[in-house]
Amino acid sequence: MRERTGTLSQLLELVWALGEDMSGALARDGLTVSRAHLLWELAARGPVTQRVLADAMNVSARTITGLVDGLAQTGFVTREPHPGDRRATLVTFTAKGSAMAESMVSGHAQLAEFLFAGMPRPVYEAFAAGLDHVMERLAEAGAAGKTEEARSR
Amino acid sequence: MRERTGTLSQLLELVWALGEDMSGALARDGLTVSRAHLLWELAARGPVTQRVLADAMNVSARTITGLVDGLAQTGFVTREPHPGDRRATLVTFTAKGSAMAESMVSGHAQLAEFLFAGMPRPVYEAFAAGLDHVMERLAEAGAAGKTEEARSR
DNA sequence: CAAGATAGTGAGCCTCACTCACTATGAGGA
DNA sequence: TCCTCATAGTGAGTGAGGCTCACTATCTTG
Repeated sequence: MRERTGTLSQLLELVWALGEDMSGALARDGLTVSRAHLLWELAARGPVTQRVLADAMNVSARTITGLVDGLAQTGFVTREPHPGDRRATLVTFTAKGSAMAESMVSGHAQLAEFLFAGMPRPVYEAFAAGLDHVMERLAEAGAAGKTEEARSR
Repeated sequence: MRERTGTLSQLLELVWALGEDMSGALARDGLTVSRAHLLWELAARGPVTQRVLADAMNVSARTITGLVDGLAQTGFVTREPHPGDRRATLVTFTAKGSAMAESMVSGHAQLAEFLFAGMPRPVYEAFAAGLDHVMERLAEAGAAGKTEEARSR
């Protein structure tokens, strides 16, 4: 039986490899991870204010301003006036932006197919169950984590 | 059966959650992910030159200079002269640094225990196998991706 | 010994986070 | 109505972590 620490290491390796793969692919499209994340959220919500994006992405309003600046300059989104609230702007896809969002969605699906292709059904099922388990444990740790400072000392 | 795209999403969620957890824990110790990574590599290799760290971490030499600056300033490492090559410096743990490295190792083991605790043996085995599978597929994609990238330039 | 490789760093640039201070606007209560 | 407080967004400034390019000091090798 493989050691648990080894499995965790492998999981972390996967985290890294996945990150590399994604940021590489995004860079080819002239995007960064954060900007892609914004497009992703935007695709899921339709035109929204920057405030909404900030909350969705768990990031400060100022950071959204910067990301939208970049995405607007590279032609993925535009800022449109909010009808009924002159303080707010609606972040809106350009044609290029929505094409990119669609391609991200299909890329996601293709990556999933590719990664799990040829994985025996029972292994897949257990893998998914294992993910559930780990996520749950992690959520617990997060909740308890505030008192759990002792672990790292 | 869960959809593959859903499982991929969950995997990405896990990536994110794991990253949050780790960077939070590290911040409590006055470290960042990159600096901790450097300490980790240093622990695995003993005193080495910055060049070696740059290669190990897949990062430019300049970046290592910055990370070592930070770690030296916060008292985790020192720069020692290399006996036999006066161009080079040996990055070396302070007492604080090696204590931290040890605590990172044991923290890693404890986290592994915690995450997999209560996972039925067969699920664990399949989970590990699934990780293998995904890593392999990703490696393939990476290998193929590089040629693709080269072509598009 | 002259040439070329290598180790490290200064300078300068980018992205992505943050906070703080500020403007403009919206909304609600007296 | 008008005054107050809340909210949306941005300018300014900071810090970490990447990068390249140019440069010094030092090996290494022909």
